[in-house]
Formats: sequence, C-alpha cells, structure tokens
Amino acid sequence: MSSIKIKIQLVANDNIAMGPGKADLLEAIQQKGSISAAALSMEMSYKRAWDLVSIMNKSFKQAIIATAVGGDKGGGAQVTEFGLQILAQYRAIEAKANLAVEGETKALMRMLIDC
Amino acid sequence: MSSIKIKIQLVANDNIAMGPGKADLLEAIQQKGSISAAALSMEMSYKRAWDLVSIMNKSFKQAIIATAVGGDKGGGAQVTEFGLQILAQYRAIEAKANLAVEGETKALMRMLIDC
DNA sequence: TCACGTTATGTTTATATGAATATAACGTGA
DNA sequence: TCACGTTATATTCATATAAACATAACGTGA
Repeated sequence: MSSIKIKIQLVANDNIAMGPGKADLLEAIQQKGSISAAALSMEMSYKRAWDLVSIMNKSFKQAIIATAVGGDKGGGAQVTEFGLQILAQYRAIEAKANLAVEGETKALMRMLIDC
Repeated sequence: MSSIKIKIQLVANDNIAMGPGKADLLEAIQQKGSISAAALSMEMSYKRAWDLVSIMNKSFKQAIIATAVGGDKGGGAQVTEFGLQILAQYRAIEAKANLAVEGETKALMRMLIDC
C-alpha cells in the first residue's frame, strides 16, 4: 500500500510543540478525562503521554492541559480552552494543506511501484 | 527560535519513498555528479546516502538515479529525467502546501512562548 | 598491469528513542 | 484512618536509527 502523509510540525526550541501524535493525544485526553486513560486507549505508556503533555505545556504561552492530582477519582486532566484553540487551528491547517495539494499528491502516488 | 515545518512524506511499503531529506539528496547528486560527493557536501556518510538512493529506486516505477561504476573518474551518479520530474513535483507540493496555510501557521507561531 | 575514485555491501559501534518498571505524593470518600 | 486512581518522576531495559569502519568490484587511463 502507498499513501502520502502531510505532516505539519510546530517546532519550538528543538521540541515539537505540536504534531499529529500530540494532536491525537489531546483529543484522547479531552475524551477520556485523564492522561492515563488516554494513554491506555492509544496503547501508549503513561510516561510517554505525560512527557508529551509536559512538552506541550512548556512550549506555549498558556497551558494546553490542566491536571489535577488526588481527589475523588484520583485526579484527572482536561484540555484547556486555549488548548482547544490550538488543536482546532492545527487540525484546520492539516485539512487545508491536504486539500491544497490533493491533485498533485495523487499524481505522485501513481508513480509509485505499488499504486 | 520557533518555526513551523510542513513535512510531506511519500510512504510506500513502510518506506519513505520521498521526503525533505531525500529531495535534498537528489539535488546534491544532480549538482555533484556522484553519490559520494553529494554525501560529503551534506555531511552524510556514503553508506547512508546510498541506502536512501536504493530506497528511492526501489519505490518508484522507474529509476530515480542512474549510477555507473568504474571508468574514467571511478564512476558516478545522475538523476534521471523521471527523477527530475518526481523532484519537481515534490517541491511544487511543498511550496503549495506552505503557501496555502501561511496565515494560519503564523497565527499558531504567535502562541508559542519564544515567538 | 596498476592506480584511482566510485559504486556496492556488510559489520560493528554508538546514540537516540521508546517501553517497562518502580515509587512517591496527592485529595476525596468510605 | 485507609483505600483508591491519578499525577509526577526516576531508573533500567530494549529497540530502532544512524555513524564508523572495512572491503570487494568495477572500468578507464596512464
């Protein structure tokens, strides 16, 4: 199988502040309500998910994810309003970029051996 | 420093048939006339450059790079007409995708800490 | 025939990345 | 007070990636 992936990466201080993986993680956290549940649903270790969250929070001017430790259900995490804006903007860029080069990418794919 | 990179990757059989690194390598080979000189100019090992060339040639329907071993100056390599077409198409996609989301990416960058 | 620079390929070593494991701290409810 | 599920963090282990090194084969010109 062949495919073309357009990967938009937001790089700050040699860290990827936002990319496809982090965007997916944000969506999972928003849906699950915790980093650990999100990591589990993505078959990712909690440590890795936490590290990614940490990079995001340290890269942007405001927090992307708000976490709570202890309490009723042990704690949890949610995407902040600011984080949702970043996420939406990122997804919009992804979609727009893909649409802009749709025809050209198909032409390129046709030149691949298994297409 | 912060920046946004839009990385277009052409994936075939779990290999990246074309991406920013391979496109740069193609241009260097075209300019230098050999894989080894191109690798040297990019501070890349010959082995790595050769492996990348091999992946490209195996991924597309026609050869991207034609190589010659032995002879006058030991041999050499050049980008084929087909390879030049692939390269041009790839660069066109890169430029078009970047242009399409220029405004949005600048807005995203402004939300980074060091921007 | 020999030297040369290159392609072509394998092997070993180092580095970066992610996985796995472990543990402390936290705050609510029972 | 204690159990619970989660955040937060460190450490070790495994794997993937890239670098380094080595070497054979090739064809032309000297």
